[in-house]
Amino acid sequence: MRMRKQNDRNTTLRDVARLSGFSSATVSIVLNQAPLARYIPEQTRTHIEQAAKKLGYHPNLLARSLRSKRNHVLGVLVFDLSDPFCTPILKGIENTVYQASYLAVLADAQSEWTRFERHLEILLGQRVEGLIVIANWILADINLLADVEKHDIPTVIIGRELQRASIHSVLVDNEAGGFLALQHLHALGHRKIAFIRGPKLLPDSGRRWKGVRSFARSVNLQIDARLVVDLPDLRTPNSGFEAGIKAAEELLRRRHPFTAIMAFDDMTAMGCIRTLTVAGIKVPEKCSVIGFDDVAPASLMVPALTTIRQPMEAMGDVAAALIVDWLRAGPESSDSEVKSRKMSPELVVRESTRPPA
Amino acid sequence: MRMRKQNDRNTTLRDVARLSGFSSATVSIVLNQAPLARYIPEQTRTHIEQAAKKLGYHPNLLARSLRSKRNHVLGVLVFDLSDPFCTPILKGIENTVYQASYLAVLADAQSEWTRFERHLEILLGQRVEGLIVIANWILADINLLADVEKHDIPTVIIGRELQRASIHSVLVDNEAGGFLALQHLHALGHRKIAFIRGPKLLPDSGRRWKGVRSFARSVNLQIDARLVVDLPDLRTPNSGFEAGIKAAEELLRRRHPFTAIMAFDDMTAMGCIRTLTVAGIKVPEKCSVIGFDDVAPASLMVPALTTIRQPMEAMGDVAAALIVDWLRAGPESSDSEVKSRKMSPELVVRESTRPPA
DNA sequence: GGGCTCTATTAAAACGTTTTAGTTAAGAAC
DNA sequence: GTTCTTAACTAAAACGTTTTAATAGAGCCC
Repeated sequence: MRMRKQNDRNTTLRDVARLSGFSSATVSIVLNQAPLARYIPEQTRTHIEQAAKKLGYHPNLLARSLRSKRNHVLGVLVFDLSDPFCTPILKGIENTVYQASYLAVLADAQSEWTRFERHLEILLGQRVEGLIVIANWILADINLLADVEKHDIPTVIIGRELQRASIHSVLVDNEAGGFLALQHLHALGHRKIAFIRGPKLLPDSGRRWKGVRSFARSVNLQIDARLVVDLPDLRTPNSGFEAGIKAAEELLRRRHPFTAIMAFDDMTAMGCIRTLTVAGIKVPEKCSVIGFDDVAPASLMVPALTTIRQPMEAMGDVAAALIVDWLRAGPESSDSEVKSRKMSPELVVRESTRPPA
Repeated sequence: MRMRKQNDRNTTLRDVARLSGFSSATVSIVLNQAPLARYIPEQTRTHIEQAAKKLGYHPNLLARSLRSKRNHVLGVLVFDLSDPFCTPILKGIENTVYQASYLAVLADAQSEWTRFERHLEILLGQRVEGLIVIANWILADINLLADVEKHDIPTVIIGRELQRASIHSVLVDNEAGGFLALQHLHALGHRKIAFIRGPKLLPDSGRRWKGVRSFARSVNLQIDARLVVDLPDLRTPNSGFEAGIKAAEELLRRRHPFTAIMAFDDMTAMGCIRTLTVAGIKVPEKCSVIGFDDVAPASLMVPALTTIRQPMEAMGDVAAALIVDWLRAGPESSDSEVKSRKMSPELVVRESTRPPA
């Protein structure tokens, strides 16, 4: 590997000024197409631009932000990147943010609180202009809020709803999702349906269950308590598969017949499918399975998973757009009330559900 | 949403100085535990620290880096984040970098060259101290090199080997991987083996194939050209599944019997499994399938995929460690030759392979 | 010839740190 | 009584920009 060059200094605005014979001010104005540039004659402009090009000038963004207090950088803090749930969201964010000519910098906390806090601190220290938090896990909001509110920086959180905070949120309508899922199974003709509910600590769990009960009530369907199991509370974002295996085993152990399983999410559903298949129960011939989320692997399975889709990419889009608009509107915009945006889930029928035999 | 406060100004070092009654210099020295701090008496120190705490002082990292030319930030540029191949690598990077108390900021190019370049430019403009590029796709290296070399910043690339550049690289030993894969199938007793090779433009394809032929030669196994298909060149990182479906269909269409498929990677392998299953050919009973990579979904399938594992997390670790050490050693270290680190792949036997019937 | 308004350009301050090169006082060494 | 060392602190320069306020000439109007 070569050494850093002797001449390590990056070329600066001043260098361009020197070469072109104009002052740094003029150069800055020209290169940024600042309002004042309208008075600068064509000739000067090209002259300066050529000088810049010749020197290979790239502005030092640190200095720029320090002075102008704008850096066009948004921080994205994800609680665990290895969760397949994040990826499409990030894609949505990246797209929108890119269009708006911002840069989204990601930091991954890997499910650790201390990392989360340190990353947050650094992002704030870098003076990002806005913050998007992807809360794909149980989130004790206290610390987050303290820090963020102090800095008073536009923030939106995806996947959770925060009370008592000046923070927007974007999340799926879990209740509607639960409703849709059961509706689908019911419409196929299933009546003996098993449920794997999410961890109690996760707000989503309750919401989805509420939707389920709401549909059940609407069609006068009895939910058999012996066909309901809960996922354990402690679980890292990727333990869902194992948990699904365990939960399905538990269901089989109870020896109460069922023709369909509604799983808390796709990972759980995949775990179920494994357990069922290993036990010789064919999916979907002998038992239907429906998931929730529509993460990438869901469509790769055989059978491909029927699921309730969260519009993840759109959620990323919306979150990013919220921030960008907010930033564009500037500090004087008073209309931005704390909002929580609920996105509609969507039933995606694939191969893992079918009318009961 | 609340307005930005009137009092928007963040508290600065100067504020702390004012409150504590010392100069900014002293405050800076104390708060950073700079060498000179050894002369500062305990009393002063605590006094200053209390003042800082009371004001809720958080240093402006922009100003800090601008002055000191160190920001403890590494840029990570990924060509497409939605490729499941990236996630474990990022995890490895994040871990190592975190230990070294750096921050890894990610930027996702979403398979677009223009984005890649813009992100690169911004990261360099932010004066990141080092750069890690995850090249999970076909990479025309020219532009990248031009920019990076000019800035002369420690860089390592994961997944590709670059010639003629002062850039380290970390990648799996593809040849060994190809060797291992065929060895496994052969050891199980398979002789009529189909191959789905990678896109021609991808260097990995050739390497893996070389390993395959090398093993075949060593045991005197004939490779039947009628059982070899190539994936098309144009493919985005996630088209592998579709391509696998098509490739397997092509193999079936040729009506040459085979008892096993060696797929270019896991995505392709999953596509094959789908095609075979749909065609009524049970995996692994009637046909074995082996993949390459060991991405997350591989272990979720039924049957779980036997594959050649790339040690992705370790690759991330190694790449990050390379940069960190390099940075630690400083500009004076002359020993850092351009290195390309080859990691050993590993056979992971799961359920999709079995001796032929 | 005074007062406008444009045009073209710039000097200098500011952003919030870190770091260099001191300063001062006190004691020790010679 | 001079010089050295060490402790405790600081003034001011620097980092590379953007921005504010100013300058100065030119043309025009009365």
